[in-house]
Amino acid sequence: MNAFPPKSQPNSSIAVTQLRDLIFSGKLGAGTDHLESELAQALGMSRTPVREAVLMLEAQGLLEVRPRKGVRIKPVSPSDMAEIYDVLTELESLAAFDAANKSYGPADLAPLAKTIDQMDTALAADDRQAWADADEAFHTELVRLGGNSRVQMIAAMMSDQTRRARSVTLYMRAKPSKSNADHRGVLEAIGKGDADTARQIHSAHRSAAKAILIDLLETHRLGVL
Amino acid sequence: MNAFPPKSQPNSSIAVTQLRDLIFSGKLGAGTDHLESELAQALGMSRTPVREAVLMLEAQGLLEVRPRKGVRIKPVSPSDMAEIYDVLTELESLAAFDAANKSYGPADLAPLAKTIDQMDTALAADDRQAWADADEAFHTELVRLGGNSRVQMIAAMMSDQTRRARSVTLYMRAKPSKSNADHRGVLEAIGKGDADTARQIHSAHRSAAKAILIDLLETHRLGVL
DNA sequence: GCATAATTTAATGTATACATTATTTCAGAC
DNA sequence: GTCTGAAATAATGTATACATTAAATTATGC
Repeated sequence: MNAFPPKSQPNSSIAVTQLRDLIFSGKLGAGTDHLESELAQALGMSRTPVREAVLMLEAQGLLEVRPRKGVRIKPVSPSDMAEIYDVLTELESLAAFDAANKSYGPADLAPLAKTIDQMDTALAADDRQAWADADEAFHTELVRLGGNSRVQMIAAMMSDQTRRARSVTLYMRAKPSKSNADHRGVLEAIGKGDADTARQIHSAHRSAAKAILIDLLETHRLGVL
Repeated sequence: MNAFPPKSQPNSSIAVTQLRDLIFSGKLGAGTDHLESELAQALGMSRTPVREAVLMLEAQGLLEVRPRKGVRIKPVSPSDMAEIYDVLTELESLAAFDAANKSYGPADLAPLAKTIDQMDTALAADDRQAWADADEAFHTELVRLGGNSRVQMIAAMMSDQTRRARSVTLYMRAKPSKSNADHRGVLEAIGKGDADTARQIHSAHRSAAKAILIDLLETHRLGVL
């Protein structure tokens, strides 16, 4: 019996994690091609687990395998961003609606409230990365409170696809001060059990975020990220 | 040199198709476990492409691999069905909304109209399978008209997860005559460019379908399908 | 010199042998 | 007789060798 958990992660899982990091950090750039053997060497394992990881990431929409061209890191165009934000708007709004119908008490909603406070703090300190982290935490927690596991999975998948683009645009947009008011509104509506209001505020919030982001991408001619 | 197109599909793709068929037909029953080597032998290929196929199907939520237990065909419980129908309600309603904003002409909407006619015909002939096929065609075409590729992908995935359950309940429910009226309403609203109405009718349509199905599952004590 | 076809090449796709590990079984002591 | 632990077992996880195939290159004919 080991003191430390003896369960060593399979290499294919490690490959998934590492490839995700490489993609999100931009070390594997959007639109770039990479051979399976290169990736395998970079990760210090054979092609087999890398290939399995690649298949999983392809299913999640982060890359695609093209028969003799290598695996291509999928770029995200403004129209892709529009698609993704539309999906997120619908499903997160559903989550807000569902959450409001669950009779959550203040203790249940504390984690959600905390992310809002963190956004305030980050905004005051003008720490954009901390703001973005807290914002993502808000959306993740909201979807969790909705209680629909498929919504959670899909939202995470869509969020992953926008991660690079959000990094790039994070310092380009105006200081995001309105978001917090929206978030508080959603939290309050959920606390009061007002499902329609929660849904409506969140839907408007996401639509606005979409408009800002798309505008930013077009203004700066960011065709693919 | 073959007379038939020499481009033979990769075995892993064939495996995906065949495993899907086996799952949908019930030959691989819900909740049953199967060894990779058994599946490989059944499909007449080695473990490698089968394993790849299994990973893809796991990403699509049709099965799960459990380290030393085999691959398990995922059962779908009533609460799973509720989750799935909620997602479909949101995303298909978005598709109806988007479709209505696209200024489609009668020619563009002809395929959608055709599925409604087919449902009428099937209903008159009391052919439930034909009715179900046309119904699925309606939803698929609606989502296609919405033009959001991610919505299409997710809707197909969710639909696949309900396929077995729909087969089982197809002959249990009352004759589904109201559906066609809803479908016509959606078609008409899209044709008129009335996006809010299209969305609202479709949303109500899906909610009703969900209620009927869940009730059916609970009445007949169908815990998992 | 250009177009066409054959050859080479380099990548993915597949099979198979082997490694790893959780489970099960069996042996032995209390 | 039961509990403990070690060995056997049987499955997935991984590496590697090989097959297949599309693309690139070279050769050859006109």
